[in-house]
Amino acid sequence: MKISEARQQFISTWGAMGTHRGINRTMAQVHALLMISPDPLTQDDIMAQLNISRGNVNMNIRDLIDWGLVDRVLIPGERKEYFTAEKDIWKVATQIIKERKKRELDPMMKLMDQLSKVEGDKRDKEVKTFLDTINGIKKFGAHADDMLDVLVKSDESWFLSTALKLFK
Amino acid sequence: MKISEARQQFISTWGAMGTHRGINRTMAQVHALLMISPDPLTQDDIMAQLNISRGNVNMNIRDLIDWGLVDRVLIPGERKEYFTAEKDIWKVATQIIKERKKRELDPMMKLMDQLSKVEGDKRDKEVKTFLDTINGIKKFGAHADDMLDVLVKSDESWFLSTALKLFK
DNA sequence: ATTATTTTTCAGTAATTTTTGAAAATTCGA
DNA sequence: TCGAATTTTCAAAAATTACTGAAAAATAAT
Repeated sequence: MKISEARQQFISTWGAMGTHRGINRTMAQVHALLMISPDPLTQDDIMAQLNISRGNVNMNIRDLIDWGLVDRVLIPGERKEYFTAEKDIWKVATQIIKERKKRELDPMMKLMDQLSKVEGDKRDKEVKTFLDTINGIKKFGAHADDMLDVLVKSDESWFLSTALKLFK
Repeated sequence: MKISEARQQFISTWGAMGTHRGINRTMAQVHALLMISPDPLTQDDIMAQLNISRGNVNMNIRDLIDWGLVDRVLIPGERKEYFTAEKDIWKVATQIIKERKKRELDPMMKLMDQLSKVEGDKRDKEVKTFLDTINGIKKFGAHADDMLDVLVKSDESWFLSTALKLFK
């Protein structure tokens, strides 16, 4: 397989994967393109390579920057802005996890705290089932938090990496 | 907060959360409703409680069954089918993880294996960057696999749960 | 201060995804 | 076997989400 074909395939698959995970196709593709680009790219480069409009590139780049996955790069003597993506996939993953935790897990847990204060008789099975579910989610959330920390740290830890395999 | 309001809130939030994770709103809502329902429900119950059409309920229930999150329940002497969801959130989480691994991670890793066979000179920086990214993802995939196994097993392991906190 | 370049915004349009509802198929009891 | 109850399908409609492109805003050189 030729490099140009392989790159195209990667971008397209990474984009499709994104849609399964609640990320829009173009954003994932821009990210993919930057991950496999040796040098920073301009908005025009991205427009050309992915065949999308200027506005589209601009909006998705901004979102990627908000997610902490892409950085602006200033090249001395150049008027245009350049963009680059973190290429260490571990850092990419941990960054995504941190953001998802902040944007999704934390607010969800806050809601669970509220909902667990629901009034009503626990002998009412509707109330009991509700509380059991809510409290289960709260416990899970706390544990997931621990797991995420481990994942974030585990690329630095050979020991943990090996230890994990023991539990397989 | 009253139980009816709390239930409504839970369903609605679980649905919104679903959309952030690539799951359609209604599917997540049906799942939420079943998780907090003490007894199995019929399609008509779900239609009524969520105010959605019969076809919609039917399709989403089928998807939930495919994901292994909802089961058909036969009630002796009853003509209609009843549905119920696993209420142990750990089992829900591990089931989702298993499915996502099967549907997303495994095919992705297979593709990476293919792409890592790209032809070209590694001294070409375009080729080098591409291969570095692909190989990074392969390594990550293997590690993630281990992590997922740990998560799947960790609810049975007090020891691990405690050990995880050490890495915080 | 003026002008050329580049970035950002956003209303309108396009594409995609989800939902409906009625018809077809299936199931089960009599 | 027939008919009522129930489930499933799917074409059309609705809703949502994403994209375009041109105008406005911002930036920086002269």
